This record gives sequence, structure tokens and C-alpha cells, in this order.
Amino acid sequence: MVRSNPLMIWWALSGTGTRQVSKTETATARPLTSRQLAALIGVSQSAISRAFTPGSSISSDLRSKILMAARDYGYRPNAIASMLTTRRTNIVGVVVSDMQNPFYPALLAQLTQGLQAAGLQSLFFNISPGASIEDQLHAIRTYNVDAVVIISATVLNERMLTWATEGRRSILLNRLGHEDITTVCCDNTLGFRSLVDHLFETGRRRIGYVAGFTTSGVGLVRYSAFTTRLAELGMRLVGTSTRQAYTHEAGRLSTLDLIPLEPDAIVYASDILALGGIETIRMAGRAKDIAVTGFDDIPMASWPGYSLTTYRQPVREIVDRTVELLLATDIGPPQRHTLQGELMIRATTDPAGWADVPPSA
Amino acid sequence: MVRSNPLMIWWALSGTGTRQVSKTETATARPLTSRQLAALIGVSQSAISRAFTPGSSISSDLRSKILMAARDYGYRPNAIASMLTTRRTNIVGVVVSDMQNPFYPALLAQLTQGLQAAGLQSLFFNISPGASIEDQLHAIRTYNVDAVVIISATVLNERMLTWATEGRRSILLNRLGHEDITTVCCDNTLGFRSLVDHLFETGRRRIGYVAGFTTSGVGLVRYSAFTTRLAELGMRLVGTSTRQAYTHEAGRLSTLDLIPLEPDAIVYASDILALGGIETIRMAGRAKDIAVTGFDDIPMASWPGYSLTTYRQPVREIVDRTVELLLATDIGPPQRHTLQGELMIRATTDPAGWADVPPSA
DNA sequence: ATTTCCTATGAATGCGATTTCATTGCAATG
DNA sequence: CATTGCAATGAAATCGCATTCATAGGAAAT
Repeated sequence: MVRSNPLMIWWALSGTGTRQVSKTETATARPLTSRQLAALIGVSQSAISRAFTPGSSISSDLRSKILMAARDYGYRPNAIASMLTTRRTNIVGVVVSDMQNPFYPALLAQLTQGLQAAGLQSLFFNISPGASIEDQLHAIRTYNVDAVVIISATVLNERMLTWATEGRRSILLNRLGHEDITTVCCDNTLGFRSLVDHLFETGRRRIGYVAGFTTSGVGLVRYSAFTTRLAELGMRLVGTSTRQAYTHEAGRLSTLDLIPLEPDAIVYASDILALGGIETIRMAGRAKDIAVTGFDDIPMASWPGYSLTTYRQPVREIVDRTVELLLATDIGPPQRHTLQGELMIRATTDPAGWADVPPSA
Repeated sequence: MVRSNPLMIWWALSGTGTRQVSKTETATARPLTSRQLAALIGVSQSAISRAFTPGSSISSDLRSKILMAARDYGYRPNAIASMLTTRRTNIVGVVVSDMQNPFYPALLAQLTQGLQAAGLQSLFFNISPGASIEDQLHAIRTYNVDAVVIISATVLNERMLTWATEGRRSILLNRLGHEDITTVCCDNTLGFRSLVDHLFETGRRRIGYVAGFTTSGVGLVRYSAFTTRLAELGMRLVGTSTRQAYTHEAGRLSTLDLIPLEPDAIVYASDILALGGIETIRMAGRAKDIAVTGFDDIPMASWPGYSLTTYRQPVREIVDRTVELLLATDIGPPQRHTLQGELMIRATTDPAGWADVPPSA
């Protein structure tokens, strides 16, 4: 709908613009305001506002007249102005700290889509090494976001968290151990129990474990679920290793520690660690003996070259629940939402062994 | 260059933490307004505003008095309100369409960090299949973002683009062929010429090509640079294949088409395609004969298990240039910025061949 | 000492909507 | 027919800050 716009003419004649309108400077043409539109079609400014406010007291005749005029003149309500009076921004602050781990971009993409579908925009706060955490938390408050969703806030301590989220709806994704904030999290315990069960059923008994962060809530829960189930089934924990990171390299290195301990399976705290582990195990030519499991089910896990047995995080459900909580009219006390994932059995736990040759010379 | 940001001042004076907040700051209580603070310490509201506005006419005595009071009472300027008067939001709309390709999350992470460092926030617009493009473009305008950065807008057509970006500073990353918008892009031509040169020098002569989108500007430029250099060096193009996508699977499938043509090297339009190709080539046991090159240098390319020869996109430089352009005070006509990357020589072009065994049974 | 010129400040005026309040007209009721 | 009640509309008052305007008080200049 590229129709010639009376607005431009109006502005040109109105004399408000003493600036020279250059070709590149169309930026300065200010959009029509509700008052101007009202004047143009001879109604009150209130009427314009009502026409755009569902459920307000206005006749459908007048409303449609206004909406058509708005379309013709290219008027659209200024969101900033309405934020000021309604004190609602329809903006959700999304705090991200770890974009290295491929799981998070995937989660992020779905989350923003889910929010968009609900009419919410996402304002990004990147809390990563190199970014100023203080400034970002500060911005969360001055921009008056309606809500805050924190994705894996391993960087934030409890006090920062409560300060940043104070007074606004907020949800912590994939993190545990915070009393004051509602959390939505995959069922890590069930996940690791399933993985151990699967290893047991496929005949593995001597298990190694590679952790990411051993300090975070999720990290602890995963390890604890793992060891508990191991003990219940009478399996042996041959060793644990960590590099305090969820990266491919950390997976490679930690696996080097474990191989000498002769495990017949290694459980990794996340897929990205497991992918690193696969590489080390292949280099060592041990793929025939050592089963591998991950956690997350990132896209790479299902690539034929890896075919990693893992536990799928229910990303869709996490996102849906999150959006649902954000839209709920009544906010109760902080809640814990635990969503069930799914065991994805692939080649790396095949009792017959998987590829035992290093992929690269 | 860092834009002077009122918030910086606040933080500078606020100390490193240990805010002494009066207990009056309950969640339900509305935040203090400048007028209230003014009344509390007996100055005018204008003074409060000036205290937070760098370069405004105010004595340093009064300013520091106000800033300290602000800290004590927990006052902070309401960004929404100031947007209304200044007509500047300090928000950049970031339009993303393809989060599947790992290159984009990486670019995105760096971009948001670069913007943050310059005092700009990023509002996300996810234009992906499943999201309503119309709604998102609409939102870009009603939220009055200061600028728009579009990352790989393969989904948007020319008319949508101009409509969405009309009247605001906007930059297109990694896309070519748009006259009206400033673009910042890696030097694709140089990149593909370098790759071909490298293949020539390492003795390859029969080359295959796997494309992503063959319709996009970047896709065309890459292919054209590739074939041109091939001809110049008298090398032979044995075949081309595409699945119209930049995915691992597309790489796998396209490679299946090419292998029967007996190439001694395959050039892929991007790393993610090449990774898929590596898999197919390994399965076929042809890694000894077929060299592989990618483009982007995503993290996975340097994993030992792949060790993919590729051309690094200068992400840091792209981000820096973008931020610089956004902060520039004078906007000229649309410009083309082409930044040079770097040839990353790894194992997949080793004349001796790389791993020739399928990594997974 | 008088004039001039700044600088620092306060008062007042928007920014562009939402929302309350008051008013009008018309239908329904007695 | 008079009265009540409701729906639709306009006028006016915010919302919280930025900025212009007006002014008081000094310092500098004469």
C-alpha cells in the first residue's frame, strides 16, 4: 500500500519544518499525531485513541471511520507515548549470558518468536564477559520493561538478580536454587536418571562424568541426579572431571582425564561437552568401548557424524510455559515449573560401539 | 567512540555498589519522579533533569548534590518519558531471520555487545518462518527505534525493507544489492578468490561448488567470484549443486550430487554447508582425494574433528564499523562498506588428504 | 561605580497518547 | 409526557522529563 501520502504535503505546508528536507533526510518528517488526525477528519483526539483501544466506549461507525482514515493518512499510534500513560511497554527484557553454547541461540530464537506471537517484543541484555553487567542491569530498570526473562544467568549473583528483577514479573530459565524468582526448567533429575537407566540397560557399569560448572544450581542437580541413580543401580563412578565451562574444548580436555580410568561410558553434563568428548574418544580409538551421552539435544547431536544419545530439553514447552506465565493476569508467589524432556537414543550408546576412528588425521 | 550517556554519570557517582536504599522502595510503589526528588531536596525539577544531562548548564555543586540525593533516594530518570521529549530511544532494532546457521548467533552476540558498549540497546525482531513478518515490521515503526540493523534479511523483499527502515538510520549486514540502504559486508569476492587460489596452489584442478541460496545477492556474488577466478586459473568446474538452504543437511545432500563427478575439491558457500559435506565425503571414503573449503569460520570449523579450511568473516570489524556508522552524527547517502576477512588454512585442504573414514558407523 | 555579559537557576510549555469527567442525545420506563 | 439510564462523544487533566524563556547574581570590562 504505497499510496501518495497527504501527510507529506500537510507537513510541507504547515511550516513547522524550517529544516531543508534533503533526500536523505526524510528521517525528520515527523509522523502524524492523533491530534492532527483528529483535526483532519473532524473528531476529537480522544476518539482516535479510543478507536485504537479495544473495548473502549466508541461506536463502531466512528471507529471504522477513524481506522480507515488512519490507514489512508498513514497514522499509527506512538507506542512511546502510550507507554508513558499506561506504564506498560509490552517489552520483555531478555538477559543472556552464554551464547557460546549452541543450545542458547536455539532457545533464544524460539523464545523471541513465542513472545512476538503474544505481542511482546524482546529487548536484549547481553551479560557476557566484556560487557558491563552493571550498566545492563541498570538499563533493565530505566527502560521499564514489563518483565524479565533470564536465560542461564550463571554470571549473575543473587543480589544482582533480585535488584534487576525487583518489582517486575520475572522468570528464570534453566536455573535452579532461587527462592524469590519463578523458574521454568527442564526436569534435569529425570533426564539424568533416564540416561543412567539407559546406560544400565545397555550393559554399561563403569561410568565417568564430565561436568560444566560445578557451582551452578543446575550443575549440582545434574551431578546429584546422576550419582544417585548410579548408586541405586549399583554402577560404579570411575571418575569426574570439569573445566568449569560448557564448551567443546572443555569436553575434549576433561575426557582426556577420564580415559585412563577405563570407563565403559561417559556421561556429559551437556551436548557441547559430549561433542568434544566424542572427538577425544575417537582420537584415542576407544569408541568401541566407551558410550557417550549428552544433554540438551542441540541440532548437532543428531547430525549423522555424531548421532549422540542425549536428553532433549523441551524447548517448545519451556517457551510456551514462559509466555503463559508472562501473560497471566494474576501473579502469585514464585513458582517452580519443571518440564519433562525426552530421551533420544542414538548411536553413541549402541552396545556394539560406534565409530572408533579419529575423523581427522 | 562512545556516546555520552546520562546513565554513565549516575553510575560514576554511585560507587561500586552498597546502595543505601531507603525501605520506601517497595515493589508496588511507583518509582520516584524528578519532580518528587526536586521537592525533597528543594530544587527545581529542571535542575534534576540537567543533572542527568551531560553538557547542560548546571553548576557542578548542584549536579553532585542532586546525583547524591538521587542515589540515596533511589531516583533514576524514566527512559520512556525522556524518549517522548527527545524523540530518541537509544534503541536499535535488530532484525534477524536465520538463527539456524551458527554464524548468525555469533555475529548477533558480538553486535549486541558492541551496541551496548556504545550505550545502545537492542530490540529484537525475529523474522523467521512462523513469525508474522508484517507484525514485526509494523512494530519496528511503532516502537520508534533510532536505527535498524538487519542481519541477513533473506526473507525480506526490497519493498518491505524500505518500508521498515524508512526514515531511520539503517544498516544491512552481509547482504548486497540494495541501493537504498547502507551495507556492511565481508569482501566475498576477495574471500572466494583467495580460497580458489589456495586450492590451485595445493594442486587441485577439478572443482565442485555447493551453493546456499542462489537467489540472494551474497549467493550470486560468491558464485560469480568463484567461477571467475576458476576460469582465470584455468581450473575446471565439474558441477554445482544446491538445496536452497544454508544447513548441514543441505551440505550433505548437495555433496552426494557432486561426488560422482569426481571433483578433487569442493568449494562450499558457507561453513555449515561444508561441515555437512565433510560428513558425506567421509562416508564415501573420499577424504583422501577431495579437498573442502568453507566460508565464515564459525567456531566448529576450527574443532580438531573438522579442521576446515575457510575464509574468516571479520566479525569484529563488521560490528565496529556498524556501531561507528550508527553513532556518526551526519548521515550521508547510502554507502557500501566492504571489509576484508582472512584465509584460514586448515586440514581439509591438505594436499596429503584428511581423514577418509566415516566418523560414525 | 556602572554597564555588559555570562552562568546558573526556576517557571512554564510541550511530547503524544490515555483516561477521567462532563455533556449530549436517545431509548426505555413509569 | 416527564424521567431515568446508558452509550457515545469532547474537553481537560495527566504521565515524567527536556527544553525554552525569563531572571537573578556575579565577574569582567569600561
